[in-house]
Amino acid sequence: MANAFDVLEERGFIEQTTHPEELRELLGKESVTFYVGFDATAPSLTMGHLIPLMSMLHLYRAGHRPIFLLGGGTTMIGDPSGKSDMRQMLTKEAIDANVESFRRQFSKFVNFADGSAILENNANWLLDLNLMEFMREVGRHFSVNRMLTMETYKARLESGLTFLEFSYLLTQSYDFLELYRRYNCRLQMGGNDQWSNIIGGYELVRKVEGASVYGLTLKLLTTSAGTKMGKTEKGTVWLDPERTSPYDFYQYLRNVDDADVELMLALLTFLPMEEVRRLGALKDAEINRAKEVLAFEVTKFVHGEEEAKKAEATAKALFGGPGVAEDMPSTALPRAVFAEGMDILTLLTETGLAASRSEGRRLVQQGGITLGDERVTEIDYLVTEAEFSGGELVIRKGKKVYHRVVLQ
RNA sequence: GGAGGGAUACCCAAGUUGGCCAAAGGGGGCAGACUGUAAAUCUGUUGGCAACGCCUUCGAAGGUUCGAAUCCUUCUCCCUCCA
Repeated sequence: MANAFDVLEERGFIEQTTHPEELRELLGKESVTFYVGFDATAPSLTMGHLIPLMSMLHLYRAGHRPIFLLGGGTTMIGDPSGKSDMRQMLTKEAIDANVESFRRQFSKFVNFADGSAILENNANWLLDLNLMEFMREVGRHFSVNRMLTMETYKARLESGLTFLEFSYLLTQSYDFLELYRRYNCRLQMGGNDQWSNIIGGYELVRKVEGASVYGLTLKLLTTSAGTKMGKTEKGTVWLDPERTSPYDFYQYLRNVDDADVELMLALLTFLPMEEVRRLGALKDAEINRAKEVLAFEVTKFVHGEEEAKKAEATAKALFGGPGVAEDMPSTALPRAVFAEGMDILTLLTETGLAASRSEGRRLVQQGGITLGDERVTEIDYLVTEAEFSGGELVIRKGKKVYHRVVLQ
């Protein structure tokens, strides 16, 4: 079997590591326990979380033992990395709820029952720490002088940094120490923005325990343009189907930049690299084929094969020609209201395609709304029952947003 | 505790001799054209509504005024320096 380190490297996961040679050797000769921490700042995992998840699964498949560390404790502080402002403090209740939903979501991908993978929560050891003991054991190993030179803090020195956030590094570093002691955890992985936090833990374990542990950072899911992927402005792409429907999830991937397809196939699917490279090499319109594979594979992984097929069928029906597909967002409205006719603006707000009547008005005026095959040009256009076929009517907003109105 | 500076729309950021401010500019978003459901580019748009007008908005609450993002008072939060 290929060395797991090589697998991660070939697929483009690795950004930086401490002692790459040693780590590779270690992963090649024994089963290693490793961990990735997840801050519980949101109520659902996002597409961005797939990178660490996939990297963990690659190692898992190679026989190593992953620890999914939920940040029930560290989230009480909030990681200042990459943040220009103070993080909003979450209530204990909110954090617990987030941790719980992460737990459920991870359980869909990994079986924690047989001990081959571990789900932990750092609230278990951070919440009851004694400050003085903690400072004497952990605090003394951290040089403030050095911390102040770290990118994370340097940026914040301008805008303000409280001790609360400054201390984040210590708590995350302590996690590594705790996991080393409890599970003989030897490796911490995380997004590249976690480099300084990871180094913090790595140095702490080496100093306190004199043990050889390692750190590795993963590529962040960004577009070639540099913006964070899976966290669109419009809203985050969530793994929770209630927040981002499987269809929207599929579409997000279906529409990635040409330049990003190959990398995303490598990072987000288990397809063999030969296949990834073949698909990534497709040119011009052909590369759409690669995007279809990407969208299907990842949707299947996250939402299951059935949902992936539905999303794919819906997309093909919509973009391949006229057609109404099952798996399209829809709104049911009573048949009676269309006897008199419903004005287009009301219909747009009812279906959620427009947040307000003003927005709907703009959409219509700019030619962005299509009913069936007819573009709507009048803002006071009345939609009547006659326009429905088979009790259904498809409204299209722009080129890609479809919504189905069903009479009931 | 003392002195000073700041808080503007999704984000950044103008505006503070009171009216011409629903509030410049940039980013982002949305829509149109072009395309391959891509990128880049160009154009329009981006508080709400019964819409050539009306209503709500410039940290919060009051006040002055015919009229306030702009002036006054109190409060909240943030930053810098001092202790």
